[in-house]
Amino acid sequence: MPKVGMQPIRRRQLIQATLEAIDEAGLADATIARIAKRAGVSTGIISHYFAGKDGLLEATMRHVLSDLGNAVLERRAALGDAPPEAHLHAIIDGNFDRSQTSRSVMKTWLAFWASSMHHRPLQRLQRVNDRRLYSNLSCQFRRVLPKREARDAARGLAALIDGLWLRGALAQEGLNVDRARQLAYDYVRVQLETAHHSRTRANDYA
Amino acid sequence: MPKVGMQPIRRRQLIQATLEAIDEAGLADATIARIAKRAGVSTGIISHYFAGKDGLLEATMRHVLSDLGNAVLERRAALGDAPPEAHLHAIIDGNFDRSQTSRSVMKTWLAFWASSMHHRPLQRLQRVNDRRLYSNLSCQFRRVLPKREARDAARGLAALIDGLWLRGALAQEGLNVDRARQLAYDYVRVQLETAHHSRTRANDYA
DNA sequence: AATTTTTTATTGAACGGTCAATCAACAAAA
DNA sequence: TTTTGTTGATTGACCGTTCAATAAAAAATT
Repeated sequence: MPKVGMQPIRRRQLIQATLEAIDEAGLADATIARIAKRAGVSTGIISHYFAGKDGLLEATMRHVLSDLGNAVLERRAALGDAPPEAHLHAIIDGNFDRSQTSRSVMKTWLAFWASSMHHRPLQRLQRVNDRRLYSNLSCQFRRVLPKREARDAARGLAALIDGLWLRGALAQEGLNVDRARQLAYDYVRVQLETAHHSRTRANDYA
Repeated sequence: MPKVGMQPIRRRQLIQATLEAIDEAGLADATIARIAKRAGVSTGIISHYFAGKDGLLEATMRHVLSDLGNAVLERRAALGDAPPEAHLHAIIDGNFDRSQTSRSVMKTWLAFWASSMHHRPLQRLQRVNDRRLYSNLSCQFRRVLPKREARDAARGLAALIDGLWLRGALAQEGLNVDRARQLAYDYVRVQLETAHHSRTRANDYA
């Protein structure tokens, strides 16, 4: 069985097994024995490819984070300089992409959030992600709103997205993706309408 | 030192020490040794008053949850049959009460959220709380909005509150309570304005 | 082509450490 | 004397890591 070039294969297997183990038993009981068993390998392999359990957990978070980044980027790539609304919808859709709304990934995110409070490497990853979402949203709102309003709109939408996501993860019935996206769209629409009213009113005064 | 009637005193001490321990080291490293040390008692006391660590954690969550319930109830008690907007503001204010926005409590909430995914007793508590928030919001919106719109407004506001809260817990700079409340107020205003527009438009058609 | 050697992949038992729970013993108040 | 409160060493279970041993493929050598 042993061949050359196993590293990328085993890494993928183990990350996938980690997601499944966290889904099954939670981060606290996602022992390396459980993860290794799920991946069909021995416990030693984990230290061999990830230099310990922490390395595997960090790699798992990086993987999920990378999927999220790609989900957003793919949707925005085709848009070019489309209106802000289109970009905002793309960001929303990316955040509710299939890769981010499976049971195992949502549970893993939640576990990592809690864990990142006391684990520096995870904290760094999580904050980069948070800022990226806020920054992307803020940028788009800025194209039609004054600085202050754009920042508040971005803060609100970021919180709404994370909140919908959180409640979806916790809810018995899971996350209703279509409904969540619609609520986020509505928030965007209202914020942009506000911008339009301001401009209309400004014109009235002119 | 040993006297009679120590139970309520020790229970309060230990719950407080648990919050501090979770703030300090996270739920994973909030060992009974650490908690006991913080409370200035021996480890045996925990099993004596809470029948084990799980009992203490559940009691801690109940305590935080009870504080939240009281924070909301106190604010709403004085309102009577005030307009929906006042009640909605009271619910928002209660959720951002001082008892819920300290570092230790926010960290504890986050840890319990993650933990409740795999721990039935905590799951039950968390779901009761989630439903109560949604139900309270839905009820108030229903006074001025049709069923469907009221439910969506409640879902959106609940998510926004939890999201603001979550991002506040994760952010380096902590939660800006005033700003969070303002964003939630804005959401309420928009939802209620929508209702007003509908009625206005309906009158126009009449 | 047949062989030895080296490299890469993998195993799983053994080890050191940590944790929650237990309980015999003790102390002070009732 | 009985009850209530408290201690902390002990125990048993479990976890992550390590590492000597093994096996197969690749490379080097004959």
